[in-house]
Amino acid sequence: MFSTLDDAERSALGDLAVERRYAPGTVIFAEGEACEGIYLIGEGVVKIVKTTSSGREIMLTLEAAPSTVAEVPIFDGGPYPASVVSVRETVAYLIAKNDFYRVCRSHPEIPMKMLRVMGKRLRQLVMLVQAVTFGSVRQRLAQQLLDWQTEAGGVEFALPSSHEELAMRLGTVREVVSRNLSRFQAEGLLAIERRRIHVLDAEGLRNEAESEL
Amino acid sequence: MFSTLDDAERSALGDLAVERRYAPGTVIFAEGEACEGIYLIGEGVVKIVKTTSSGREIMLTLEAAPSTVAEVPIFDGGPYPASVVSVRETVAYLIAKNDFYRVCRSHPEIPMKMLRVMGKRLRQLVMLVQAVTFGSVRQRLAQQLLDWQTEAGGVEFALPSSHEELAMRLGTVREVVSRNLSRFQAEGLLAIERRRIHVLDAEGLRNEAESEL
DNA sequence: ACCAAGCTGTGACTGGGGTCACGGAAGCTC
DNA sequence: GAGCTTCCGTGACCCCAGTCACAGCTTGGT
Repeated sequence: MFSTLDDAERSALGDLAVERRYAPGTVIFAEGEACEGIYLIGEGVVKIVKTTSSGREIMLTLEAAPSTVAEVPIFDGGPYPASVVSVRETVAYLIAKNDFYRVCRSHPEIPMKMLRVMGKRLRQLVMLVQAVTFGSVRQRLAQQLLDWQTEAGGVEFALPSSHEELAMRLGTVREVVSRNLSRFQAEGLLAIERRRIHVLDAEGLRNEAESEL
Repeated sequence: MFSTLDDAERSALGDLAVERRYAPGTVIFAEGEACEGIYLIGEGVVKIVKTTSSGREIMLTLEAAPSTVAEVPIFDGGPYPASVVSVRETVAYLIAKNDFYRVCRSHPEIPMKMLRVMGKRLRQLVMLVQAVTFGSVRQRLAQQLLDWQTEAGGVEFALPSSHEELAMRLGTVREVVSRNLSRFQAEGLLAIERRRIHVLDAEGLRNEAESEL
C-alpha cells in the first residue's frame, strides 16, 4: 500500500509511528490477541498464517515491504484473525488505532487506498479457498512451482525454503510435499538436483495446476 | 452495510441507483465477468459462491438484505472473483463504479464504513480457509447445525435447504452430507424426522465442531 | 575429518471423502 | 391414486493425504 502515499500522507503517518525490529521467525502478533494498531512493514518480509493447536499451519499470504498488516481488525474492532511471523529481518512501524483513524479523516485518500488493498487481499483469499476446497496438494504445489519459476525468470531456480516450510505454505505436511515432488520428477515434469528445480515441462505443470478448477 | 448510512448518504446513493429484481436462483453476476458497479441488496437473500467447471460449489457467504455485494472488484478493478446467486426473490440497486467513487469522495464516511464491512468479510473468509484446510466435513456440518439451532432458538428446527444445497454450502457433495447426518444420528447426537432436526446433545455437537482447531 | 542436527526420501498403514450406482421415499400434478 | 420428479439413504470402490517409522543425505561447526 503505502508506496502509493504522497509525501504529506507519508509524513502524517511517520510522526505517529513507533519503529519495531524483528529477527527472522519472530511472532509479531498472534491470532486472537487484541489489536493494538496497524503495522506498516518498512523492510523485510512477513507471512500471515493460521495455525492449529497441533502445529499444522497454512500461510494466507506472504507480504514483502512495503506493505501493511492488521488492516482487518483495525477496522472491524475484533481481535487479530491470524498470526503474523517475520520471515526475514524486518522493520515495522506500528500506528495506534486512534491515531490511524485520525489520519484517515484528515487524508480521505487513505481509506480509498486501503480499500484497494483489502480488495486484493480478499481476492487472494477467495482463490485460496477455491484451491484448498477443490484442489489437491499436487495442484497447489504445481502452481507454487510455476509461480517461483516465473519469479526467477528462468526454467531453473532454487527452492526458497525447506520442504517443511513449503508444506505449511500449502497447508499440508512435509512428507506429502516430498512425495509429490518425487512424483513430478518421475513423470518427467521437472528435475531436482540438491535443492534446485529444473522445470522440464512447464506446459505439463500448468495442466496439473489448472485441471478441473 | 448501508443500514448505517445517514439520510444524506442514503439519498446521495439512491439518486444513482438502478433497481433490478431477481427470481430465486438467478445468477446476478458470474465469476470472471467485468465489474459493472456495486450492488446494494435492498430485499431478499443472495449467496456468494465459487464453482468448479464440473459443478461443485462452495458458498463463501450468505448475504441477507440490507447488504452489499461486489465490493472487492469495484475497488481493485479486477473482474468479479466469485459469483452471486439470489436465494430468494431479491431486489438490488446497482450503482455504477464511477458514480460510487464520486459519492465516496463527497461522503468520506462511506469508505470508512466500507472498510468495516470488508474487514468482516475478510475475517469470515479466514475462518473458512481454516475450516476447509484443517477441518473435516463432519466438523463443518456440526458447526452449521449448531448455527441453525441457535438461529432457530430451540433444540429443534427444519433443515432450511436440501442436502444438495447444504453440501455445496460446505464445499462437499450430497452423499457425504447424508452419511454424516446419519452418523450423527447413530451416535445419538441428534434425531432426524422428515426434514426436522432435533438436537439431542448440543454439547457433543460442539465438541465435534471444535475439536482440533 | 568427524560428528551432530537438521533435512529429505520412502514404505506401510489408515481414514476421509469423492464417485458410481441403485432403490426407496416424499411431493406434485393431473 | 398413477405416474413424475425430486430428494434421500446406502453399499462398493478408490485415491489422496496424514501419520509413523526409519534410513540416507546435507551442512555446518570445531
